[in-house]
Amino acid sequence: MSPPVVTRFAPSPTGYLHIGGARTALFNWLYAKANGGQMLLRIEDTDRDRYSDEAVEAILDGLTWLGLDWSGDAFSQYAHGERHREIALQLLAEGKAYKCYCSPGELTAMREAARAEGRPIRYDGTWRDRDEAEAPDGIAPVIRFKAPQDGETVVDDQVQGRVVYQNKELDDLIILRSDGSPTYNLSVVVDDHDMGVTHIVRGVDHLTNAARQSQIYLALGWQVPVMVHIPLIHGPDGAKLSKRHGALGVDAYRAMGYLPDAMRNYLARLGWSHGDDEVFSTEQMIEWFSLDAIGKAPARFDFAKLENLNGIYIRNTADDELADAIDSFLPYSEMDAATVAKFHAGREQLIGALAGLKARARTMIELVNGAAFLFAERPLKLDEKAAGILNDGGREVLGQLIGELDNQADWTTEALEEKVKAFAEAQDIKLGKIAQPLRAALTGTTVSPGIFDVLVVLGRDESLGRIRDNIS
RNA sequence: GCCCCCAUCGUCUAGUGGCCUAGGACGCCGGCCUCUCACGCCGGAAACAGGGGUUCGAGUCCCCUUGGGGGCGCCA
Repeated sequence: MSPPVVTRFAPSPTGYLHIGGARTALFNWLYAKANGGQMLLRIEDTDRDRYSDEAVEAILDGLTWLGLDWSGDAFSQYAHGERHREIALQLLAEGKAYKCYCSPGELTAMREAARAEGRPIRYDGTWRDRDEAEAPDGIAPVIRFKAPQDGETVVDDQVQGRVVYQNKELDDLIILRSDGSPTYNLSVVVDDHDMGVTHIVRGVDHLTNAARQSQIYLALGWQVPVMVHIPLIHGPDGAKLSKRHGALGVDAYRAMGYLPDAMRNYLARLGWSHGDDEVFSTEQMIEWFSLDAIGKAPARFDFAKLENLNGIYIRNTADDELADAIDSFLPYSEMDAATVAKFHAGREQLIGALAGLKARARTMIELVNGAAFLFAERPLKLDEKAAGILNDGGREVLGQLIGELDNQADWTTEALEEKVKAFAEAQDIKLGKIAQPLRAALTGTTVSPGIFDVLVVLGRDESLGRIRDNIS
């Protein structure tokens, strides 16, 4: 029996949770859930210069919104710096690491020279075997890992397959800075080991790190976790999506009106598939998720498809549940406070209109905008097209119709439809010639749910009032 | 420059040597439905990057070319 699966999502707190990170988190979460294991959360905050509390908040908020929960408290890598330092010193004591007295300037010069001469850009190992007695005065050394120079390092990856690196391609990386603080590659190894992580699921941009980290695991005599390097998400231009290159934070997607469930579904389908299945619940996702169904090629983010999926989710959500979703969305929308209050106060009316509104919205923004006519104050502001219809004979039609509606006691869609159609027939005009002016007066626009549904959901008095407002 | 990875419709993908006349989804185009716009339904155009092998048989295996991506920090 294999040990329980432990995965981890390890973002660096340098900004919001971007879409690539969100998918990495999703895959970690899915794999843990699918195998009865748990996902841990670790904040990679060893670089204090780039750390910010707000970023940590944004990341936790983003994960929570997406419905991706983690076990225990968020683990701070920085808080375990002392442990990392001890390991670095242990490696030094064992002769598996050494002090390097090159200054940052020298290293930069080394890189630039290598680049200029077309040589591989690596640390040349100057201090690897040099006597410490030759150390210059006043320079605090860094500690470098003494990486093997011959042979090869194999990353046996669950997605990428067997990837072989010649050890001569990998230089001696710094594990402890001159100020005594540990660097990423060392900290990751120590933490993953200490946290009992069994599977490392992260983006392929870490593939080379996987090789270097494997060498450290080996030097420490620790077992290397199962490696799973998933392809990256690219922007429309085919380049890696990153914070400084087109990637938006998940909070932006929330503000654009995407539902977390739709988001999860869409993200899961980016790089992973289960036959021809496109729309599936989170439960199914967990049941079906497997590493071998993850592709190796990078995927481009496609808003059109996300939008379509989101529309499907909106339509499939029960009305009262959707009203709840609107409530949670409103604070992130651009609706003013007064309108938001009306949405809350008019919840029942909103639910009554949702059936007709749902089919017409692909995002929560569209949904909310579509519902706005419900809470508009008389006299309604008319958009250009609506005004055009009313001015172009619409008012006259309404003027004739109002008498009929005034006498209408049975205010149901069926009865109203019967009434209006009979009126159209009697007047020998097409239903559309009545429906559009009605829609214009009732909603202030030319687009809305079925006009009889609108009459009903608005109610008799409000409907009659809005119509009267637009009779010349 | 060096190392690594990738390559099926515009996009996401199915495909694991014969079931492929290459399937689905989004998008696009046309039609139906119709009080508007949607939804829904029906139909259509649209891809195995190129070249060599291997094999009775290659989208599927191998090699090369081309194209794309990632990495090469006292960042993570």
